[in-house]
Amino acid sequence: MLRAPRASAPPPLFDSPEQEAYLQLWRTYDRLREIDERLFAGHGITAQQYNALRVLKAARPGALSASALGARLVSRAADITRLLDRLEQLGLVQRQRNDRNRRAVEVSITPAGVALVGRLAGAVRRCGREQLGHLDRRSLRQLVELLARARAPHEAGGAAAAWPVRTPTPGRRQPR
Amino acid sequence: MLRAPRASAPPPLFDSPEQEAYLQLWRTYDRLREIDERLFAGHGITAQQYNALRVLKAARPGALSASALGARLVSRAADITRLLDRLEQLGLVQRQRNDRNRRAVEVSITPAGVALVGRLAGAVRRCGREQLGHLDRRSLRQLVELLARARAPHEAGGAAAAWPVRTPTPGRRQPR
DNA sequence: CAACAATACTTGTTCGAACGACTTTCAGCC
DNA sequence: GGCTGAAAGTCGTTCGAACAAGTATTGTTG
Repeated sequence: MLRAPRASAPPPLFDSPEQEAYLQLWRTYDRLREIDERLFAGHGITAQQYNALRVLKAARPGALSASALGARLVSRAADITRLLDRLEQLGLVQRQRNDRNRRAVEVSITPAGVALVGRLAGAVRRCGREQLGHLDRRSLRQLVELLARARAPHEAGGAAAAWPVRTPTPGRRQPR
Repeated sequence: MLRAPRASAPPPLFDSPEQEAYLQLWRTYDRLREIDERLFAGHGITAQQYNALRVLKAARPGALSASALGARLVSRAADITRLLDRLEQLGLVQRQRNDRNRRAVEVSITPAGVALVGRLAGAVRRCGREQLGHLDRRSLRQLVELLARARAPHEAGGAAAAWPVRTPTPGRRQPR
């Protein structure tokens, strides 16, 4: 028992280091999520919906097809249709069939949507500080880097095309 | 522009370092979750349900009150009642009213539940390796440590009584 | 160019999460 | 010892997530 680092090691609570890390990740996400879901709930939307609005706002004045939007969301959203249904009913986004490809639906944020995101901006920033403001920049960067490495093999298309997907600069690519 | 670390910094995708860290956390959780939810779905349960079974198995041969179980789950579960309903219907746990406190319900895992957890043990370990096996031990520990610091202020009762709650060793405390 | 396959959504349905209202039971207090 | 308030679960209901099946449109190919 060399140098006995601590008085009696605790019994193993986790089956493996990998499982421990995953459960800690889950737990941490759960605790932090509670904070910002509370914020958004106060404004009648969910974190995922806010996220969609954020992406659409960044795409302004362009629009995104539903599937392109889905690919840019933080959390994989099967069922973007319904997510858009709700945002549309709230008047925050609008849908329009693409005339060159009538299967596709072009989604864009409405002025009301932009206004909502704007109204929330301050609260969102405060929320972030409440969630993680106690960590210094270096720790934050370290955390981000470790997280990116953790999920790299699980991003579609391998580590290269890792999320976040960068908006393909609508207009720079030749329009086919 | 001192030493220009990289060719042209990308435009700011996040509002703040805190938000970036949180979104990366969310994303990483989402990617990893998909893997183990797939595993559990193949056996007719959810990750949260498996978690409850794991906790109950660790409490054997004792039982836990529903709320005590809830406090030990990774993800805060409002509505443990229904979670237990489902596990009970599957024959994996059993409920019994506590006679000394007839408000409380004592929950324990059944042999079938123990058997299921046992049957899943290998797959769960493999799952963990698939999720995070590409990280070396040092990175894993670093990640765990950062995550713990990240959520410490958000654990009920402050950083001291941080999750994971240790089973209070049923029997050591004097029985009131 | 007709047939078949792939794309891009939409719809149906089932399930779990979340929030609140509602019992039952206990604990403390005049 | 009845009252009040808290504790511990249960139940109702609404909402979003997940999966599967269906529809419309387009691309492809013999």
